[in-house]
Amino acid sequence: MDYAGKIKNALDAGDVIIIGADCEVTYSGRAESFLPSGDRIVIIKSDKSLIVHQPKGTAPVNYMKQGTVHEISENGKNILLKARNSAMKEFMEIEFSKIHFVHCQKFEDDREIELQGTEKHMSDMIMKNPGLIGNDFRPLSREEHTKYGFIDVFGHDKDNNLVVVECKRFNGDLNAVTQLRRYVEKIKALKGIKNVRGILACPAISANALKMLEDWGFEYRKIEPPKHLERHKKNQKALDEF
Amino acid sequence: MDYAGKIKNALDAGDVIIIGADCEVTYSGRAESFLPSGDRIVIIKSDKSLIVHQPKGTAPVNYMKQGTVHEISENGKNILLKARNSAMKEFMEIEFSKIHFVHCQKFEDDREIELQGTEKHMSDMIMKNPGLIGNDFRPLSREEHTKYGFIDVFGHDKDNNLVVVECKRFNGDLNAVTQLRRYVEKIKALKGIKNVRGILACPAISANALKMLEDWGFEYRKIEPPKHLERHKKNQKALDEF
DNA sequence: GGGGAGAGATGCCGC
DNA sequence: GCGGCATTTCTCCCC
Repeated sequence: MDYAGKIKNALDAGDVIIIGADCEVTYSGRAESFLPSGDRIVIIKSDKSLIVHQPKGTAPVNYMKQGTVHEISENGKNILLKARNSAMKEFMEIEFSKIHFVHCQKFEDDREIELQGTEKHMSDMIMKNPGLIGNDFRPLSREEHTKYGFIDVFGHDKDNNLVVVECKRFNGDLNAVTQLRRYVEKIKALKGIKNVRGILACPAISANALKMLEDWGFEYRKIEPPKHLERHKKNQKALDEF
Repeated sequence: MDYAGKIKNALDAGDVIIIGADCEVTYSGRAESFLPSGDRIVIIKSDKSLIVHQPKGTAPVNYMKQGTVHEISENGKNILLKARNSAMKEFMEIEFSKIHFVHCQKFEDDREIELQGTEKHMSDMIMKNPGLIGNDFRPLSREEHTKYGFIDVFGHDKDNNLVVVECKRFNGDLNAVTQLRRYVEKIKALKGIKNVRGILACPAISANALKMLEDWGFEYRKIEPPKHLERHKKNQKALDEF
C-alpha cells in the first residue's frame, strides 16, 4: 500500500493522521534526543502538531508543537518524515522501518472541556465567603495580572493590616510559601508599610512548608477547592456510585 | 462489528487499543470535568493508562494514569467505558455515540529515549570546567539529594566563601531566584555562617529576575547547556542541514 | 507513599 | 514575541 501518498494527501486535507509503526525518532531544538527503533503511535493533528507515544505512560516521548511543517519522503524502502518548526527552531526526523497501519480522517470537534476545582474557583469561593480566611477579613479585589503582581485574593482585616492570600488547589509546598513571601515583600515595598499579613490557603501542607511559613510569620488556612460541576450532578452521582 | 467484544479481548491481552470515535467524557478525581460530544482519539496502553485527544494540541484533554481498571458495557446502542483508578481516587466515564474505528495491537518497544542538554548535563559541565563560574571557583561536590539539600553545584572561592550554584537550562525567572535564595539561606543556617555566595547559571534571565537577584546580592552567569548528542553526530548534521 | 524538583514541561493570559 | 504562573501538570529520585 502507498502509505507515503496517503499521508501526503491527508496532510494537505488537514485530516488527523494516526500511524502505528516501528520507527526511530531524532529531535533537535530546546534539547536533543534520539529514540531507537520500536513500535509507537505517531499522530499528526489538524493543527500540524505531532506526538509520538510509546506503549506505556500518559506523556508523549517526543512531540512537535502546532504549526509544524511536515515533509514526507522515501529513504530506500523506509518512509521518512521530516518535521520543522521555524518559530521554535525545532527539527524532528522519524524513520519508519515498518508501518503497521495508517488511519486518516477528518475530525469534527468544536467543544471545549468544562473544568471545576481549579485555583481560580478557590479564589472565587473565598471572595464570596471571606469568613473562610477570618471573621474580620474584608476582600478588596481579585488582583490578577495587575501592577501589584499576580495575587489571588487581596484584602484587609479589622486592624487595618493588608492581607495577601495565596491559594493552592493541592498540597502547599516550599514553592508556595516562597511565592507568598515574594508577594508580601512586594506589597510592603510598593506601599512602604510593614503590617502585611500573608495567608496560604490549601487543603494540606507539608511539614517543611509549614515550618517555613511559621518562621516567616505567615498563616495557614485549610481550605478545599470547590469541585462540583453543578451542571452535571446526574453524571457525578453515577461516577460516585461506581 | 462487535467493537465492545474487540476492546474487551484487547484489554485482557494487554494490547494497545486505539479508538477513533464521537464521544463524551466525564471525569472526577483531583478535579472534575465534562467534555461534550465530539470526535476524539482514545488510546488505552498496555500499562492500562488512557489518554483522550482532541484534533488539536499536544496535550491530552483527559487522561487516566497507569494501573487504571477498565470496564466495557453497553448503554442502549452506545458503548460505555468506565475507568477507575483506586490509588488516585479517580474515575472516568466515556460514552461512545459513534465509533469510527478500533485498532488493537501488541506493541514491541523496550527502548528508552536518549536525551542531551538537561540541567544535569549543565552541572556536569560546570564540575569539569569550574572556570565558567569564576577563575577562583573550586567545586567541592555535586550535592544532590543530601543533607545540604538539592543544590546543583557547591564549592568555594579563594576568599573561602562558600558558593552555591543553581543551574537552569532555559531562561532564569523569579522562581529560579527564590529557589537560589532558599538554598543560600539554608546553608547559612546549617553552617551558622554569613559568607555564602549565590550564583544563578542560565543562558538568559528576565529583567525582573535579574533585579531581584542583584537586590539579594547574588550573581548571574550566562551559561548555555551542552546540547550535542555525540553518539549521533551524523543524524544531527542531517537535521541542521534541513 | 509523600516530599521536593526538573521538564524539550504545556497551556493560558497579559503586555 | 516574552513573562509570569497554574496544571487532573508528569516524571524521577530519595527518604
